[in-house]
Amino acid sequence: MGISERREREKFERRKTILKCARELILSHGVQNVSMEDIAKKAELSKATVYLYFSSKDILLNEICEEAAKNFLERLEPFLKTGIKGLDALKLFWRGYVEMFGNFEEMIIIFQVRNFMMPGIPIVSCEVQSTPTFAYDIIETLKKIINQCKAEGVFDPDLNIDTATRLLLSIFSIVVENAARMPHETRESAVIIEDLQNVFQIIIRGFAKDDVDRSSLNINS
Amino acid sequence: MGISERREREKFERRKTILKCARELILSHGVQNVSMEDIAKKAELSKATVYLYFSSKDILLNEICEEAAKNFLERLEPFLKTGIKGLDALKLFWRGYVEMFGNFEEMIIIFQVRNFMMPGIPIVSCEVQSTPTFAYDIIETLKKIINQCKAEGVFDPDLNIDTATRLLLSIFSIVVENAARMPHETRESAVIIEDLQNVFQIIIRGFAKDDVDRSSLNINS
Amino acid sequence: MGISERREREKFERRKTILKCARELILSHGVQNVSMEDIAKKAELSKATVYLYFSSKDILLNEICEEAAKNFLERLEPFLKTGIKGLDALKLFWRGYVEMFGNFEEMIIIFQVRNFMMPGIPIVSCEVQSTPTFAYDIIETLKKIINQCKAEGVFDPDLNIDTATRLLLSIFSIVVENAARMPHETRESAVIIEDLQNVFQIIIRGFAKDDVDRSSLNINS
Amino acid sequence: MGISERREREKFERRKTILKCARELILSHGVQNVSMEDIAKKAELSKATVYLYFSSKDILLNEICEEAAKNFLERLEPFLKTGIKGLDALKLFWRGYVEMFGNFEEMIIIFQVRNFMMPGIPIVSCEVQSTPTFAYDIIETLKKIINQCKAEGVFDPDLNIDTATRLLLSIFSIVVENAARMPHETRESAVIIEDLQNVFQIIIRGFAKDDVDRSSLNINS
DNA sequence: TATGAATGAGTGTTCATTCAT
DNA sequence: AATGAATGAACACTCATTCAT
Repeated sequence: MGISERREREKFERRKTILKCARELILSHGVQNVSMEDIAKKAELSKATVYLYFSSKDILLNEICEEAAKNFLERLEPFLKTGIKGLDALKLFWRGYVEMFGNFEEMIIIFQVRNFMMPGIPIVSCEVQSTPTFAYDIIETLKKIINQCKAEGVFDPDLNIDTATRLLLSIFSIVVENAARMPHETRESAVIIEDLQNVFQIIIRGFAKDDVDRSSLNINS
Repeated sequence: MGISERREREKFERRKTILKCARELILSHGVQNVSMEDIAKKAELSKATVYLYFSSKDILLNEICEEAAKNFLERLEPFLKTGIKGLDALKLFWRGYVEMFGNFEEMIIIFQVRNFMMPGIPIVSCEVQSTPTFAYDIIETLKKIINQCKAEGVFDPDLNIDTATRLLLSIFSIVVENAARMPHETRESAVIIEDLQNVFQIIIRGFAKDDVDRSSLNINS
Repeated sequence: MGISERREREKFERRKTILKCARELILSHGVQNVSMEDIAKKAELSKATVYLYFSSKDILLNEICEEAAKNFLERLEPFLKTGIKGLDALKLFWRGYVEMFGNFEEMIIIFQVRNFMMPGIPIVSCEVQSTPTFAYDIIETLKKIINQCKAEGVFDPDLNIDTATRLLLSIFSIVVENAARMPHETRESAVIIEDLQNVFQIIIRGFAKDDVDRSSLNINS
Repeated sequence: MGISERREREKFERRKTILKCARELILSHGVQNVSMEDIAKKAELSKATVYLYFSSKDILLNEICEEAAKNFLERLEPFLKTGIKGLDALKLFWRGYVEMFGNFEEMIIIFQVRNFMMPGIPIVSCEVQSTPTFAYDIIETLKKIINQCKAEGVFDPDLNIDTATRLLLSIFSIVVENAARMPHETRESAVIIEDLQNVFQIIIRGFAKDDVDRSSLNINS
């Protein structure tokens, strides 16, 4: 069983390798320019071998997205469960971007790939998503956080939660796509990060209740 | 010379026809799904003739963007020159989307095509754009307006203009790309427009000076 | 217009060339072993060029069949219109195979390609064919001839026409497929032709009315 | 040695399992749509293991044919040895199809697979088969039966035995291929069976001696 | 000037076969 | 003996671009 275990592990590793290579190619060249051939070559495998692990390109891309969304939420959840305030949760959500390089990439992956795969469907649809996809949990989590902020009297009680969620996620998306357009090395430059923080700050203020103390909205505290 | 003049005019007309056809196809099918073949067919020309006017697909797409940006600004400018207030100018800028179908389309073109063509370059770069492109003038105009809002005491004096411009334009972009993903007919539905207004309202509040009267920020007045 | 005429003709010629090359490859290697690449290579064209003339492999194959069926019937029809006896018409039908090299190949094409394209549908279905295909006219013609033989008192009045048609056409088919399996050169050997005649003779006898004079059924007269 | 015996037996069993699985897949999906992968999966073995027992797909398919032919003849032989009349033997031969589901399948296997494997070689060649294959014995048996019919004065003394054999086997083949093209469930429908009988009846009449009493040729007695 | 015709370089996908363990 | 893993060679099909006329 030691052998079969190792086999299992190796197989798992190879899956991961393929996913990783695909991710990297997507991150550095953009989804549109990545072919199965490219992925195989980068993973030092034949195309047929890649198909052994992922029965179609769509399935591979989907898996990359699912994984990215899962990772993102998994890193976020422990914090959310400690009874923190809504605004702090939102900061964490956002800082998933700003501070953790990994999560930043997760989001590039999520949005870029999704937009590539389903060009006919907006990321954050006006209607309720019928088929829960990888993006679904992220949306739900974000909604909860925003709702909490409202309940805690920090956000405008008239704030439409759906609109707010869409807006925030859209900004995430565009920020991420912009970042994805930069040369790979400069993505984490201080300028970008400062910029991101400014953006986040502005949105928070836009969401805020009229009479809330502005200093309490400061995300750098 | 009358002949050569007519020739010149005809040539110009054909250029315009091609651009128009390309635009329409992009608007109804999405950039990704439009081939040179399609454009030529729609323009009732041969592919080779299209190449006579545009030496590559990239150049054609680029021209479409330039033109869209020019149109957008041309419609905006007359209003800006009448000495209106910054906030109203901003509303106009935004409402270019919401109210004028034409401009809405301009923006779909601008952002969709641009993102398709240059996935490696962010729409609104942090650094100053070295080569002034079609987006450049739009950015400059927007900057001026935001600056004016600051000068008039409506926006936070600490507001980083570059950040604000980028943010606003990014939202424009994502909003537009989402709209472009919807079926052509439903793009101007009331739901979308209401949503757009909510989003705009939130951003304006986010930009606002601390003590400014909230009702004065209302974009529906 | 001389130019455009020539162009039209050239285009038509190229179409014909492709069809001819495809036909030859099918005849010498079997449908299963002929790829678009092969056809293109044989026609000294690129694959893309072949797709310029035939938008899919299915369409190309279908056209080959249609053409073959049309050719077959066109050669047959003049004879049928001269008021010949049913049995003589049947002989002609059959001899389309035996005597005219061209028609022999037509039939190889018809049956081989058809079986390849629609492996789920028997050539001669029990039910009435709903969508009239290239084979349809051949079947109808054959039915008429057999019916005439019955009316002329040569064939058994109890003979089920559908069964008879199916049988005859099936034999055609298998004979043809067998021939297609032989080396290209030996297809028209005397042995084969004699064999074909024997087969035909046997079937005719099988169809015959009980008391009809056997010598009148002789197909070699 | 008990062990090695058991090993031998197990090996034999596995061979049989593979062949059985392949057969079933061919019968229900058609040869063209059955891959080594499918066979291995159905046999609950790995592809590599299948290759251990059959060094190539061709060899596996060939063995399936050989086995089918053997089975067919084995079921037929006991009847042939009881001194029955030639015509009855022929009926049995044919009814192997019509009445015994098993044999019907054997023939589907034999002809379908064979035609798939050797599209370049006719089932019933004009020349004597140099390498005696699985079809060889069937042909020989059929020849004997037809010869007996001639000897018994039922068939035309001028009937060319080779031709007759070829014809009969060809009809078998096409009938079978047509049946194989139908949905698995409807293969034994009354319509088909009646049709088969009609066909057989016609051929028998075609083979018959001129003056033989027609009622004696009736296959339904 | 205008174009019909041609194509090279891809794209995702499949499958019989091999090989190290 | 058994197998998981790997692959080369194909396949149908697409599209931006070029070129002779």
